[in-house]
Amino acid sequence: MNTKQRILDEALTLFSEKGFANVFVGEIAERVGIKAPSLYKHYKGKQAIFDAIIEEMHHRFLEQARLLRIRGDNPEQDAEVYGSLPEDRLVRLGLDLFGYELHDDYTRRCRKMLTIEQFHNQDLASAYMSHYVDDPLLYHGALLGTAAGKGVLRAEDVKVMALQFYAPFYLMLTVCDRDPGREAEATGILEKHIRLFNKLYGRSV
Amino acid sequence: MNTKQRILDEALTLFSEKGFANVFVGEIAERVGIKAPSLYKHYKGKQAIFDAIIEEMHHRFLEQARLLRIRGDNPEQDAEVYGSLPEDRLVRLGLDLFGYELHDDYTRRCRKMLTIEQFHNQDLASAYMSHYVDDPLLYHGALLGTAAGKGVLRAEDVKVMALQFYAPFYLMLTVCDRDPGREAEATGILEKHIRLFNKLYGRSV
DNA sequence: GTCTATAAGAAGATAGAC
DNA sequence: GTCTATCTTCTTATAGAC
Repeated sequence: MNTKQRILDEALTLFSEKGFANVFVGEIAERVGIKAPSLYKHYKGKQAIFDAIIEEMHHRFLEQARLLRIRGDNPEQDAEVYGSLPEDRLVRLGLDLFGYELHDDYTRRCRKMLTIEQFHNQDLASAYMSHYVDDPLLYHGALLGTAAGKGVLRAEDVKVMALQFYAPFYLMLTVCDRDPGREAEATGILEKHIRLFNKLYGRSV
Repeated sequence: MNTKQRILDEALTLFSEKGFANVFVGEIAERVGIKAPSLYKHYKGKQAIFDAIIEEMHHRFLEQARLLRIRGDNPEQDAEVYGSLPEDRLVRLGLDLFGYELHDDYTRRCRKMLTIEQFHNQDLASAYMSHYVDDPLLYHGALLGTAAGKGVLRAEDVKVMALQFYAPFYLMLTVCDRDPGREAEATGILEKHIRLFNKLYGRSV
């Protein structure tokens, strides 16, 4: 990894732990293994580093949204894909996504940084909301809606179901971000949540 | 309100909007209507102001926890109170608590400040977790457990039910903190959530 | 591209008059 | 208790040699 990229990497780590205002340029430089003035050959200043991080994050989030097939080029085709998923995979999907969000280093650091900085900048607040609330609700809404079968549920109910399915993941994610020692507890209760949810909303609706 | 208290009040507002590091002593003083040096007659420094805010918050949170009858002196008596609640009140309880959390000025500012500062200080992270995750889960667990009747559900299920009931409130609270314009949407979907939850878990279990 | 030296400025805190 | 003036420290950023 080149110096320019390493600066972004170390800065993201520091920003996610202490927040933008509490990180000093010299601190970033030290972790990269250079002196502060050298850093200015790569970026115009501290703000420019932050902006570069946010830009990269936007790209990655967009990429991820595409992988989830939300906001893809062809929503109708996406719906067919959801419908073809075996029901069992739906059960595991939640825990897999949870594990990814929790363990992927880049994702985890971005989420913590957004949590700290979201009130400074409307753009960051929107990014947080899209990625951790609205996109997942759309995604699970599409999955649940298609899995339950057309016409079985009203459109409104799909939104409520998506909220009921996803919100526990969101809550336990915030728990584990603050106290990683509670991950086992989190996955345990989320497993029960998924099973109970499936029992209540099973095909017998 | 005396000057000493007004300092805390204005400081809390600023800390909740910008975070501790981005608020300057002169800024707090200006809002109070004095000059920065005068402020040092009331508090030793910026950190002392923050500490005083946190101390007051802890007191209020403890008070609130008592009102919720969680961690009261007599858990057995509390359980009886829960059991005597008409089922209809359970339905409204959620929306009332949601409205309180959202509209009470002190609560809202504390929550936003904790959100920003939680990763700097383990004590703040714990306060956030207790007040916005663990206490509500205990509270709703006790309510739901008692309402469902002794022996009808296993103890584990009560924890999952509490999570499924409360998590949507938590998620929509974070939404409204970032974008107050979405409050109508939030209360709308939470109403549906409560009705659907009651239908699924109704006494016919 | 990296360094040392240093400028420039911001912000917390104090001194001492009133 | 409040003010003006000032000190001190910390941090960003630049200059210029290598």
